[in-house]
Amino acid sequence: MSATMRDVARAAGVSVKTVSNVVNDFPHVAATTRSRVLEAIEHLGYQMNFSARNLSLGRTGMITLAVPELSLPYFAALSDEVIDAASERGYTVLIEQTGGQRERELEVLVSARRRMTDGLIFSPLALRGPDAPTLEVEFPVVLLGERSLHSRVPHVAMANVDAARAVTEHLLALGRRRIALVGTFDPQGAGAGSLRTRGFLEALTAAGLEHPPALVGPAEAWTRTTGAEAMRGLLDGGEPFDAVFALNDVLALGAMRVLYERDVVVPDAVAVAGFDDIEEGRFARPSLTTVAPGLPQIARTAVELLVERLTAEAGAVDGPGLEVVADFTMQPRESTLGRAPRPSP
Amino acid sequence: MSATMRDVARAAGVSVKTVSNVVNDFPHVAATTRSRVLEAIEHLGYQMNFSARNLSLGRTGMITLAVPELSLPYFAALSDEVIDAASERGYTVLIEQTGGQRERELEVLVSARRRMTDGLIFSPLALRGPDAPTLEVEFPVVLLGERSLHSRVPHVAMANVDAARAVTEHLLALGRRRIALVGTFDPQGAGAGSLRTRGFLEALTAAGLEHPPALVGPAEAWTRTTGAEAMRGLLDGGEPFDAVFALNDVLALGAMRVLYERDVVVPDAVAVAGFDDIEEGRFARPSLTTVAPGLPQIARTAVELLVERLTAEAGAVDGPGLEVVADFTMQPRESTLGRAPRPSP
DNA sequence: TTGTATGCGTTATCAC
DNA sequence: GTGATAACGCATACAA
Repeated sequence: MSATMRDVARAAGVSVKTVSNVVNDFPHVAATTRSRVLEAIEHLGYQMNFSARNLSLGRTGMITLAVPELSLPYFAALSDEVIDAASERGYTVLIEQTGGQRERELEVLVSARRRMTDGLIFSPLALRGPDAPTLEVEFPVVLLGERSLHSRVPHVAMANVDAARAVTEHLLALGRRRIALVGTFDPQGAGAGSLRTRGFLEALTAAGLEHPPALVGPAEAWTRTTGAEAMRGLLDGGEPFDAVFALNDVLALGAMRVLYERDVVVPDAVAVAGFDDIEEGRFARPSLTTVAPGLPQIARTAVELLVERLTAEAGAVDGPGLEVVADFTMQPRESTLGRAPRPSP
Repeated sequence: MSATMRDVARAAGVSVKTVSNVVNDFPHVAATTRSRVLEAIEHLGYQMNFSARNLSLGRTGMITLAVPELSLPYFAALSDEVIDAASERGYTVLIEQTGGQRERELEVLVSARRRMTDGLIFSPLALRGPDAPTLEVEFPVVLLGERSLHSRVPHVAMANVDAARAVTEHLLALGRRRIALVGTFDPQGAGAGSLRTRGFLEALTAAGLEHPPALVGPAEAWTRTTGAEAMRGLLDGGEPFDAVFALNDVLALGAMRVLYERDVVVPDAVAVAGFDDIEEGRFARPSLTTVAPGLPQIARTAVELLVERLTAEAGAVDGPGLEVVADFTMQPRESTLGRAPRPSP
């Protein structure tokens, strides 16, 4: 089929080793030899066989990124950043979608597909504490998420609690006192939702407020659609509220849509805040107050940590449960502040 | 390191070939032998080495999907669908981002990374007619886009012209007569933008209308930000218009945001329509009228065509420039129809 | 600086 | 049904 190194070697009148040296930019190759080889490569249209190289090297130069779903803007943006960061370091990214289902998340760790890559950046959604041992695999893994899940796997976390508290404090500072929560209410859990809920409750408590159970709009999956459903439930429930904290931006956008449909003015009647700072929120009407969890930092750090482990001497000991927490930034916008005053005509 | 087939063979007291047979579910293996091998596999925690298998098989079971950018909702949704469709057929997808830059699009065709996969699904943005020969590569390619670009490469296209005409007719049917275009105005070109522009102009011509050059809001890249800029330009230009056709949804959403900021009511003063039917548009305020290009069909067809070529007998002749055009569906919503009447309280 | 020989782990061929 | 053995194409000691 396609030309091999041997063909090139033959054509250039050198050995395979020399061709290999040229292809891999080894320093000690005579200029004339090099050019002769390059010429043969050009002439034959030689392309390296990566399967052979990978087999010989014992590595593939690929890493897996496992996310719930690419259609969710946050994970699309995450993938974008991870791909670029990995590319800069010479790695190629293979994306696996889990749908946020526990079964498929567990599957990622043992799947045939996973074995085609050198390591894994994993953003689990449904995995719980008891699943932690499953993460103790023999290939390098970097987790995106909370320490609680995994004892010894390095991970890059958001400041979920602090950021959620900041958002809630922002709502409180605006005088809102009855803040509904949109998303799963589970302050005891280990996932991002639970942590954000804890930050939310902490802020309320610090302000001397209680959170009425009726002010929860539950949403199993975090999508615009479930956010909308949750908001319908809240409005139909009759328990009054003057603000909404949605556990992420798409939930918030779904909720805002329903508020619009029900003629509830944002932020006058109800202020809305989300979490993630997806670009969509900046263009929403009203633009969405949210908190930026430091996505670029998260993506780059995750890639760095993984590559570090991939290139580490085989004997290198795993650092004990390294944790990196990204910096967050509040992004107050119209959905809580109201519309900027227009210059009068 | 990890156990190999030979280790398993030794442990089970059989030959490597037998292990291979078991692993690959070959029919002619004695039940007792099979279970013995499986036990050894379990015991040793054997995992197949894919680089070795790929080398031996001469294929990798991976395909490349090259898109401009995952952060753009349309391409995120496309990737989502392609990954799932490929997965169903036993293929893994490796995503390449081109940024819509010609350089990087050309690079995709020859990059080292590409050589790790068996084929390519390519959604080019900047490639032009003269680049067509570059697409004549020796590995299977399926293009997402227009025939014009490529003479002989199979491709899956949208009904860009027809769909754009339908959207424009929708605006005309609502009585709009001065329709601004947001996006690149280039009716002569070969890309999706040009085709949509042609459909747009066709509808206008059929209605006996001309399109004033001033009613173009140019946007090189198709993003919310450039859509917003384009709309600012249109409004500042002073040429009055009562509708906007944006060449895609994110452009439309960016434009709608600026209309809001400038107190131009949609659709009362200006109706807005887009193209792509991204989910975001359904939740926008007002919800965005658009046209659905048949994304699932496009993704599945592309994967099917590629897999077909990958599995075809080596001798099989390439069908001459096969073209599949997906079905489109108008999605009229609030941004042109106005808000559905609310039941009075 | 360059060549030779061997191994990487799997599949395929063909006997048995 | 199962086993020995030769590819697959490249990298890499080690030798020259």
